[in-house]
Amino acid sequence: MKIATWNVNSLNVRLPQVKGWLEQNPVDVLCMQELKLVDERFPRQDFEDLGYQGVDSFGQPTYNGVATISRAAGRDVVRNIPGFDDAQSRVLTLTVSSEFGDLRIINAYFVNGQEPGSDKFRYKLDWLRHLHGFVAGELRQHPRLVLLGDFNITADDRDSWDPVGLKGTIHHTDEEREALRSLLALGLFDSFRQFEQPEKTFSWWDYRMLGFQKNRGLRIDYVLLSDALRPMLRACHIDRAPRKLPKPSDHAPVVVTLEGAA
DNA sequence: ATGGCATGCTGTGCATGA
Repeated sequence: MKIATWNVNSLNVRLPQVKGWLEQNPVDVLCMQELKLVDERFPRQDFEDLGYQGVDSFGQPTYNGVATISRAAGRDVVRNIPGFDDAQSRVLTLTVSSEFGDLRIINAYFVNGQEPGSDKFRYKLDWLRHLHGFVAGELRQHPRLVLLGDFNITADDRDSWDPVGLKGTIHHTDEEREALRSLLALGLFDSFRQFEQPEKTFSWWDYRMLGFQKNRGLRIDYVLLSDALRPMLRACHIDRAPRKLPKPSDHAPVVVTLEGAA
């Protein structure tokens, strides 16, 4: 079973690339972020035609928006974080069936935060606190859980092209990293780091300054798995190929492979 | 030191991203 996350930076613009990628990479579940699309305009039929009967989107105009597509319909869908009043569409949670039982999948577009000390940064930390509470509750009910998406946080210095120059700037602050550590402390682990990975492997590159060509990037897209899924994890990799296409998303997809008995 | 690029909107520059 393969599960992927990809910040597509406008599904309107990127739909042909997403479809092309799915044809080459027929994953079982694809979680997308930054749709920049309302649900009424979600291209459901395009995904159904590719064999995805489960199509759940949680969009809004212009900004944010997340969607999860899967082979069979998702169940017990939750939009955003219950009890946290939020005008922005950032979290979509649902259950899918798998060969090792039900999987709870939390697809999240974490707040960017813009700049430490700003209102947006305070919103980011507040949002992270509430996400922590939500994930804790979900884990109690669903031992097999996946938390994935665009985290907008570098977990540590290995995840940044310039950890010294960017120390303390957005995506690199102690507060953000502490919030990520506290999510992991709930009983999750970073699937990417379970395998030997080339140094300077990133999932996002700035459109400006030839960021991709110079590999000036960040690893900010993650697939976290609950401890119960550790025996099933076979691979995790970041697919840079779509970033090389004309008019790419600034993010690359992250793919995990799970196998094995229940 | 700065801006650099991309997207959406009812716009014709601005807000946002990371």
